Amino acid sequence: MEYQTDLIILERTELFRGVAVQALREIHAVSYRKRFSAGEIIFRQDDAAASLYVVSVGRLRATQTVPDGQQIIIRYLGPGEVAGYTTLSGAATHPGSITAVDDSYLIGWSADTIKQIMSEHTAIAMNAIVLLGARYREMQLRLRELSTERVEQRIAHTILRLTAQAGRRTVRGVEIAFPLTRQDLAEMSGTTLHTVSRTLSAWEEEGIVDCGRRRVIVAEMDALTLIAAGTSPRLPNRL
Amino acid sequence: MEYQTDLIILERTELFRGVAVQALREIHAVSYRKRFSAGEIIFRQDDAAASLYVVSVGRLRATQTVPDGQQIIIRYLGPGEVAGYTTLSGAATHPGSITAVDDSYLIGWSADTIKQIMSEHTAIAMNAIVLLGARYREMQLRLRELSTERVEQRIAHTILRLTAQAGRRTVRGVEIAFPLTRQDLAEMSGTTLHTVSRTLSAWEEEGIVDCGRRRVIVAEMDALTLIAAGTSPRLPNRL
DNA sequence: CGGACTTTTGAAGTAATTCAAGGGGAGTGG
DNA sequence: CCACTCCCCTTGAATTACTTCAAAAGTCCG
Repeated sequence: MEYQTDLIILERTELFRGVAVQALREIHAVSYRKRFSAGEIIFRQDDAAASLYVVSVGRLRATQTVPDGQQIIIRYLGPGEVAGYTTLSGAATHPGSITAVDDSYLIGWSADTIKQIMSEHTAIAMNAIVLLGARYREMQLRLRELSTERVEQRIAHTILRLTAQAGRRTVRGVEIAFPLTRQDLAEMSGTTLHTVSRTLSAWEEEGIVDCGRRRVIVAEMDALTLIAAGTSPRLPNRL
Repeated sequence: MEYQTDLIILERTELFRGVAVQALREIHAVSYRKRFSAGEIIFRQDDAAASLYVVSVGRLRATQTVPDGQQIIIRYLGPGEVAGYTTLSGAATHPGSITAVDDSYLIGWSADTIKQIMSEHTAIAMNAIVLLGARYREMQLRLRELSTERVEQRIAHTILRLTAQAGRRTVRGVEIAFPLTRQDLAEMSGTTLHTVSRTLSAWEEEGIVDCGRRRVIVAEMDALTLIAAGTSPRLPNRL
């Protein structure tokens, strides 16, 4: 029944949502499947944009690297999300790299195929517009956060976003469902791993979070939301 | 001949590029024209996204404001660019405000009309995808700059981007073709007007720029490019 | 020529980085 | 099962790039 489940998965992705089953069958027929183990690279920054994937199972990380070795995390991608939007929007090369952070199972199309599909199915083009609009807005938000907020707030926002995107209820609180180092959080919040570590330690002290090696559990969502909003009473130099 | 020129203008916009003349005529027929004087507000943050404009003449500024009054500039929009992409991509409200910084002449459509147009003309939907992709990439770039670069570099990048977008050759160098305060540059670079002022003064000292009230002229593009790249020898505490 | 914006510049303050060093945890291989 | 090693994380202390505070000087416009 792999065929059936693939169709169901496609129907639930942000790109193929609402597309007629008949069309999905055609689209599925010209797709290919690919597995990546945790740590494997899907696209490398500046490579030609020759294909597009949707995540079926797993988790990917989109990053950008600067010549001097610094890196920022653009976003994480979970099931149903599109990896390689550049292939849709025409730019010749990938603006960043995409790596698997968990073992992942992707469904892919070549650049030509996906363009062909889009021009034949208006609904898919519309979905692409919605999807790109949402990402653009997400970036505007992050840019604003980075410009106007202090680190503690930014880290709080980053973690809240991650719980919204990949949160898993547990007895101790909401856990971010994939491995995540302090360095990763730093690269998402625009700070250093040291500052992230100090901040998490302070929060742990207050019982707001409960973290371990490559793991973050938010115990007190409300408290974290307050910190993110900047309304939390800031202890002078709490770090 | 206003009708003819409007068609030519539409044909040159990022959204209607490459669309058949017949279709452009229809699109033009359902559009409306609107003038805004410098300082007037086109969209207000959180207003319902009920229309979309393309800039025919003039210059707009897209901003986001935070409750405490701080503001950041998302981008400037010049002739041919789309204001109100949100209306395309389905979100209910505008994520930021758009203001005219010069007297401007816009061509507009209602949300329903533009969606109708898009679904009838695949080429336009494709243009929208290209346009949103480009903006998304621009935002990724700025996010990276803001995370990894120091202020001087960021200000340099901001000014370079502005000259690329709205630069005008003059005898003294490349001038940014619209009024721009130190505060504006600060809101684009993620810093304060004080730091921008100090930085510009230092550059003026070195003959790299030539600025005045609400005006910036880049005399030495190469020098500025070097600073932006971070390869320029940083005088310790040049500010 | 008054008044509202801009811009400049000095001095003080500070949030966060950088530097430095050590302490776990988890897997591996003997 | 223990030792070894590679990461990852933590925490103190020093430093600094930038902001904040403060005040004054231009500059444009009616």
